[in-house]
Amino acid sequence: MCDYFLQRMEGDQAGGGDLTDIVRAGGAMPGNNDGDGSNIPSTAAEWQLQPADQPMLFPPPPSSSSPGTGGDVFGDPFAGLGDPFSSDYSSGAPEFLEGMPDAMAKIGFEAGGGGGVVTGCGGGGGGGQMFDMGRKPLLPRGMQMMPAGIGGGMGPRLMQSSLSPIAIRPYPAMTPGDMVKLGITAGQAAGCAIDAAVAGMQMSSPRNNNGGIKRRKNQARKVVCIPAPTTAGSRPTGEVVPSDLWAWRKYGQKPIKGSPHPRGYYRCSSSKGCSARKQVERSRTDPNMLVITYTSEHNHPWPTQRNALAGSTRSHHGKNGGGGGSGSGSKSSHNEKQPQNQNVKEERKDHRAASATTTATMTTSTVTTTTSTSPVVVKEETLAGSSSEAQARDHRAIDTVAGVLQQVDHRELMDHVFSESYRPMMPGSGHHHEDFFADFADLAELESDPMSLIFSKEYMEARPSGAGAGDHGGQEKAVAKELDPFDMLDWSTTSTTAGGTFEQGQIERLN
DNA sequence: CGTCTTTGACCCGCGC
DNA sequence: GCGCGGGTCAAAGACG
Repeated sequence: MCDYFLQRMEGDQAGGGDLTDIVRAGGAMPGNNDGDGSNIPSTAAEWQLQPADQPMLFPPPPSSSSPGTGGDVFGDPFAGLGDPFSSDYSSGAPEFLEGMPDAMAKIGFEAGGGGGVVTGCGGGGGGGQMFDMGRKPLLPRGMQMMPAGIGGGMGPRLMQSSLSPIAIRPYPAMTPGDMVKLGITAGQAAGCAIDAAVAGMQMSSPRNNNGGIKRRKNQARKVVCIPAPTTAGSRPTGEVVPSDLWAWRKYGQKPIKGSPHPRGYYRCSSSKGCSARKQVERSRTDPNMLVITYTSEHNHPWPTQRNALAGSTRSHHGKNGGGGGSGSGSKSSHNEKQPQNQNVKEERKDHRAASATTTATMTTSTVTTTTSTSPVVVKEETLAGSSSEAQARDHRAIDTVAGVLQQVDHRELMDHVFSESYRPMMPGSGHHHEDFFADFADLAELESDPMSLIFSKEYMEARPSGAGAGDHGGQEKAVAKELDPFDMLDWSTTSTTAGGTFEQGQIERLN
């Protein structure tokens, strides 16, 4: 069940929708559900807010946004999607998903046989291969990443609620076969939604001017649930925090009462003075899920690669165990905290790939372009009015669906999710673009195999043989061409997205 | 040298 | 007022 769930919860959770809404997906979906697996709205109008029984899917992003002005609060991983609650989804709707599907198609990425779109998960009618080499998206421009086969594939409506009209970014339904193809360990319950709810109700404690901590209960936060890696190839005990374009520095870790897993505290180190923070913890109900809570917002438009990469190489050749001996690590080199350490390091390690991926895909896509099969729950909310009662109710509500969510395990895909979606909106200024491309060049030097920047090892392996998986060295050039952002993306038309417009000339400088 | 993680201590808000 | 729990600070050491 590929489910990307996005929920934006505003105001008092208790007074509004129920957390059950978070997981409502599948089933009655707007748009095409014509059996070919492409359950895609055919027009922007179909992306208007849907009634409660027809959750809106993949709302396109607002036509414009800028960092720190609402579009990128928290460094919102899904900032590009805009406010799901916003009623204005008519503008520029088809643009937001453009790019990656085609890119993946050219790379020969095959994620599954369903639906015909990116993930192809589920898909009521099957429909064969998701991507054909060099083939244009099967779906209307910008819609190719739409949840294929939602409402089919997995059969029953996995999660549904008839409560408030919420915005859900669905995760395309996924068949077991798809999971196999992706090397996914199916059958793992998510259960992170509970934590999301809990985390969302917790308080942040920004310091006030007196040096004390002034907690703001009504501070908006965004909770993201993602699967933690569990399959072979992942660190057996390690956690992986999905990377994003920002650089995060861990500044604290605390055991959380009631949870066997500590919570890590990170602040943005992409820019000095940035108040963006995030908390990462494993779900207490499902250790395979990570709950990431974003608070505050980035006060800078974009983390330069130089900044983001600062210190990031540490993990690459570090000692076995990922720096468990650093600092006071001597006390914890072999204790339970090591995984956390690995987790952090892995995240940093992934910055490059994430950044490069983002670069390649520019601003054209969103989280949905990741073909991710991971269940992701995003909850953005303000915390005013949270009550223990509401918490309890939320727990119950989420409990009902926790067992339904399936977890997939492909961290890199999540990396891509975040690299794609967790990108700050780039103002129209070309300056950022230039930096972007310059940094991309730097990244190209860092990685001998650009493909590895885009797709994880697992996904490379999952690629069809014809795609040249495992072609390294001499194939770099060919691969580079495949990754040619201009080639990968459908730049036949200027893509104007929330992040701005890219002109062809800018792209060509890459070549 | 700059940046990182680790971790104990400190501070604060909240509930009782 | 007190204790609890959570969030942050800052020193120490590691890494490239």
